[in-house]
Amino acid sequence: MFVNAYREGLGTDMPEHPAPRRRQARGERRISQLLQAAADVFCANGYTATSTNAIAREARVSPGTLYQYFPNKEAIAIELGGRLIHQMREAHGQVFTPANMALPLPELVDAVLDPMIEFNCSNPAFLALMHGSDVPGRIAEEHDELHASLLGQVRALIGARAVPAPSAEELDRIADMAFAVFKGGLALIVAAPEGPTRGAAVAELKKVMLRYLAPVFGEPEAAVTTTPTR
Amino acid sequence: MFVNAYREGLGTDMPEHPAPRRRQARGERRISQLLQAAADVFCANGYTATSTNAIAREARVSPGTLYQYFPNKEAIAIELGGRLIHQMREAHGQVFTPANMALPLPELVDAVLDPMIEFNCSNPAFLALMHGSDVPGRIAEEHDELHASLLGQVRALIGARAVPAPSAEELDRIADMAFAVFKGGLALIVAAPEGPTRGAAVAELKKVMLRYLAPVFGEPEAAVTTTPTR
DNA sequence: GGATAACGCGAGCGATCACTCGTGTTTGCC
DNA sequence: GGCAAACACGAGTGATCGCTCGCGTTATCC
Repeated sequence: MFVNAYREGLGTDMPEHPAPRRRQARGERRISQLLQAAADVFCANGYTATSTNAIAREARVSPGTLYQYFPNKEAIAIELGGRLIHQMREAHGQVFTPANMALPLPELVDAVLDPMIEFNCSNPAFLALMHGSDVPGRIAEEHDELHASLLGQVRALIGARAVPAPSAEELDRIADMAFAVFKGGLALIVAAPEGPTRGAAVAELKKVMLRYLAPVFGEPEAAVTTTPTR
Repeated sequence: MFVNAYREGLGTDMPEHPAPRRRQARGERRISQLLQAAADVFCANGYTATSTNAIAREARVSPGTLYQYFPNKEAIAIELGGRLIHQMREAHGQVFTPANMALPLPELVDAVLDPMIEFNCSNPAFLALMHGSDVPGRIAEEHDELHASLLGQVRALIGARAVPAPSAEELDRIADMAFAVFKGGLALIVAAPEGPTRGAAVAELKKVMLRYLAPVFGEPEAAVTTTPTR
């Protein structure tokens, strides 16, 4: 979670506690400030096209200061990506609870989609950083893990509720497609301006998910009825 | 369509025919070869992270040769993007025909989706080039035009067939969401390995579209029935 | 208040990249 | 065959970028 990669101890001594680098409160603030700036610039220009000097400039800080907290450009993206992934894990950890798993389908869709949408709307850098083809490999790995974890939970949820129970291959296909379709709709939602437009897009995406999953869940009637706006 | 941006005539004379640059067959072949190489490398590394020397190397050609046909790196991406967009326009021009517009919903989904999927599977550089946040602005503009054009045809199609007729805002929302959901599913399909896996993903995406659009088209029964695999 | 170390700076260094240029080779045309 | 022009080359050039280093400032601990 912290910037542990930056240890100045290149020596062979201190094998146990590797120079614990007491960080002052000011330093922690600078790190957050730099990561926020990096998120903005990465989001606007992508990883490769972003220069470290541009990040420092955005954070109103000199390049030297930036490199006091991060050993290189990649470490900035890794730390930022790590924090975002951690937040995402925390958010979705509270989603797949036994109580939610038993909800009727429309409420279940609300319970699963809303936190994800909320997170991605408040953290646009997440999609920008995870989706680029030029991000450092480490981020791609962590993102793959997160993706697999989310997919597993979706698969478990659908597998537990689907009527009749699908085969393993069918279950994989359904979970993969549900997730992919959600990501497509999410991109539209994030791109929409905040306000009623975005709210309408959210409701529309939920219609898609509901109509797709209702037959899977053995609730064909839900495919036609419209979700009452809460 | 051709590499028109590359005109060596910086002089003030020849206002009409600006140095027509007779190109030999060999040159045309080189251009295609360079664009193919650029497509591969852009696809693998993204636009910014790709060096012109890497494109030349991929095409088994010296950097100087590359710059005989393209004035700069951006022009390579623009020409490649332009050709892909042109192909895409040709493909979808044959999709929204009056005959197809009258098809029953399942066949309509087949007729619209299949060419798009086919094109994107054979030209993975298209998505890579259009979707990146670091592509030159010119490409983004052309892509926006194409996107708006496609969206307009989808909107017209849904507007003509929807029962009961939706309001203008509803129609916009439905067309936007249908397109966004399709793009999400398309990403899954392109990422899937060729063969039965991909075919199953295509069938699954069609289920999503069918179940979403059936109520819009006033065919609620189609939401439940599975599409027979052809 | 003094010692120590974290913090902050910005000019500058080496590497890399987009791009050029001088020269030699191949092709099309008479 | 001979000439002009298109084609091909690859070492080299200026600019940019990631990153460093030396030095001055601020916070913490006794």
